[in-house]
Amino acid sequence: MTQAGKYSELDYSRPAVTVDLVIFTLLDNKLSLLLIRRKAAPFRDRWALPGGFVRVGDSVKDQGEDLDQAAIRELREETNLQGQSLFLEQLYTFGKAHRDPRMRVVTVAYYALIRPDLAGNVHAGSDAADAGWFELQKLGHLPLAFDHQDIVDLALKRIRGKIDYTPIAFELVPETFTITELRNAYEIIKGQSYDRGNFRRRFNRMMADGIIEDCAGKRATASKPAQLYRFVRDLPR
Amino acid sequence: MTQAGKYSELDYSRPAVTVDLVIFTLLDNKLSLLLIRRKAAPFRDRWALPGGFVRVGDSVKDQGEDLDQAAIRELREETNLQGQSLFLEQLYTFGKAHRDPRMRVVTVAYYALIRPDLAGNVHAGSDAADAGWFELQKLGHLPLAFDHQDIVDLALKRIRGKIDYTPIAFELVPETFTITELRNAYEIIKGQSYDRGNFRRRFNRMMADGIIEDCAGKRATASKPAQLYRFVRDLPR
DNA sequence: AGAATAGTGTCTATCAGACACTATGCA
DNA sequence: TGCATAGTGTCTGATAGACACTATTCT
Repeated sequence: MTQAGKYSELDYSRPAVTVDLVIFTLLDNKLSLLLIRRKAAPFRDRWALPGGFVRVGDSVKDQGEDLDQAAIRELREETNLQGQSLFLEQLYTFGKAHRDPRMRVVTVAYYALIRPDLAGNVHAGSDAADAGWFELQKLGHLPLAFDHQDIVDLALKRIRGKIDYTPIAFELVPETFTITELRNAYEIIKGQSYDRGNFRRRFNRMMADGIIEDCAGKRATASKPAQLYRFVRDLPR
Repeated sequence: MTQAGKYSELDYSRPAVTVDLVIFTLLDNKLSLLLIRRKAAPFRDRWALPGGFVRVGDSVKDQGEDLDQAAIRELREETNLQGQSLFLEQLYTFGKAHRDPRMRVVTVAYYALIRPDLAGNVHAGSDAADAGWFELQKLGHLPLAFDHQDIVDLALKRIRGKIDYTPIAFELVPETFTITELRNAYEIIKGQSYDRGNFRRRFNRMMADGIIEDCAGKRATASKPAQLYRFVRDLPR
């Protein structure tokens, strides 16, 4: 049987489709993610990834919302961030049978990166008993609902890989940042330390490429103030 | 509304969920992919990616097959390869509203790589009017059904990226291969040429790492025969 | 012998890792 | 003045690109 075949809408039972979000931020120089506490069975009172059903229209004319729309809707709801442009990408689709004991649920997982200066707006959603940021390091002792630990593991693997060849680190520092702040973001995500001098060289190459530009002002520190820079989002082609 | 919320199975209408496959092989030194011709509307007689519905059980005890199972089932059906171990990975999930005019369909796309010596077993599936390999280069003039061109584009982008840091090229050469054959695979996928000498160095490093091992026998060519090698699948850790 | 392909060696530019050194502002 | 952090310079090893050269087999 292939998709090319004839089928009616009733020939096959359908799975429920949800989106789940792995929302990262840097809190107190720790990689953290947003979890909500479940109010209902199964896994009642367990911590889980925020997410929800994809809205599917019930007619040919209205087929509902796109997957990406569903994800960003959930993201804005959970983080209480409405206007800002947010970093959100599809991660992977988890669809093993029995991953939800009640019924067949296929979930399209997304991951998001929230700048630390915006992470303060989290509120418990209407269906969540509670919500909050959790350090990834301390998650080991906290059993998550469903297969959400697998989703978190994959998301971490993804951003660790992607940070080497895409500019996602800029999504985890303020609008204007110092070299040290950016290096901290790299170190936290990768879980390793980078030589200050060598990182500076890398930074300078990015400036030469136009990815980063100088910025008026300095960041006050305990000693010598540091130059501020800005990420150039719209690179001229 | 979040997943943590209370919901009954009937509260929400559900999308149909399918898997679609981008099946690559090397044919006559050209990157090719498997397409089937649709027998039914919509897009009747158009070429499309092979795929099909995910089997979803209708009870709590039987929730049906895993997504990956559905994908490999389709792959084996379409390629007529039953025993062999095949390379298959999830690509991306396409779920825009109205991507199928009849109803809401979310498709989980996978991509597969078939060794050229196994590519001959393709047969037209029961629901397909026809099936065959198409050179990717010549696809430009062939309009595909649904959003399948987007899926193909993304799959190509994925393997082009992945070939640089994973050993997927070995999935597109015979069990034993020469350096030149492997280099050809790289060149075809990346769409660029590699210096013979430099590629050999890279090859030698892979041998030093134990990824590739020497193999008895030579491949006859128009002139000097070439050494054969084998990909070491199970690297000792 | 000549063609064709396999196989080797070398020079250079780039970049990362390691590490030492200088400069500047704050307490 | 001393400390902490910003900022700079240098050496080395690994790797990629360009390219020249040698070796072997077939016709």
